[in-house]
Amino acid sequence: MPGLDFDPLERAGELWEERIGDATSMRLATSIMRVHQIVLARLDGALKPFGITFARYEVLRLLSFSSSGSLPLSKIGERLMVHPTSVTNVIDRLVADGLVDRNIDPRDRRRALASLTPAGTKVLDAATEALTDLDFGVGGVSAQDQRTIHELLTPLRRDDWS
Amino acid sequence: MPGLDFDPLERAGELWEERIGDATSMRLATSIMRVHQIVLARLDGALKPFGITFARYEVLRLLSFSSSGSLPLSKIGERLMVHPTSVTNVIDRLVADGLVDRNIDPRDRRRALASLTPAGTKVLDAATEALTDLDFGVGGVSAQDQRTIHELLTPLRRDDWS
DNA sequence: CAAATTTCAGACGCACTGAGATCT
DNA sequence: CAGATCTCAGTGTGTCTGAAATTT
Repeated sequence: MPGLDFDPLERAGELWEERIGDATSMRLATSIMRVHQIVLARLDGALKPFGITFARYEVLRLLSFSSSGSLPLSKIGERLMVHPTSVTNVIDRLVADGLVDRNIDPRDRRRALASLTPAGTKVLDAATEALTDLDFGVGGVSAQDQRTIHELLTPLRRDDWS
Repeated sequence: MPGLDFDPLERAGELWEERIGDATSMRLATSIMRVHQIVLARLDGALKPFGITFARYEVLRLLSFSSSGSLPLSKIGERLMVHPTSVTNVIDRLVADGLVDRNIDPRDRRRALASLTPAGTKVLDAATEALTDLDFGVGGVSAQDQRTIHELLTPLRRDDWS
């Protein structure tokens, strides 16, 4: 599967330093791009048998975590950092697949409330087991290093909350 | 811009640990997804004035680094880990914008060779300056931590080369 | 002939813009 | 009325599958 006999990112970093200058930030940015692609492919691959993507899995999980069992779409977008039209799109598909119900909030009829169906709960539980079995695609790194990377990455998400 | 007054990923991690179990790998995977989204938006935003995306920038940069000045499309896909049809797609757009030339390799007429045009070189140089000025979108992290994250992430890319 | 390289047609997921509908 | 919430139509980008054309 490799095709290459060297780390292409390392090679790019060396050439960058020869011709342009410090390659530290370029290396990290490119690293993030590639790792994202690899991990997402693993997650989506593991979820394929359940007919969902990782983006949809995150919505199901968020709904299962909500205390009332349902959430307005705007809340979902806020929490998952997803564009309003994308939320509508994802919920549309989950409703079409029978995993989620969509109802108008009787207390504020501008709002649409999404909630898990029994089928959605079943898919969520099975998908969660598949993802944990896969170590969420990051098992190639030790648990300690997983924590370290997560902590060091946190400043890059700093604009997400107050 | 925040909208939230807490780190949504931290909240998800706490709920996960309450209801499911160890959240280490889930935290890292989700972290990678969100950081990728943020960094890519910054890079694409900085490149927008030049009419290119980060994916196209990577192709221009790779061509500028090649010793002969041109590369067969298959080589580009190999190095950047991009699907053959995606390479054709990206090169199509770069050719349409006058940044890249596409020619048949006279020594193996199955191959298509891509090379930078003078306009492509100009855009590449200006784009490189914009990206370095932006610290490739990862300036929120110290240079030392940037190196640490990159090194710790490397095992996840291990299948990319021999 | 088998294998490599590229292209093409079509589908999909997701992000975004801009506009509009509905309700508070 | 202004503002909030959601939907709809359309665009852009990149990914992928499956098939075909060309050349070695």
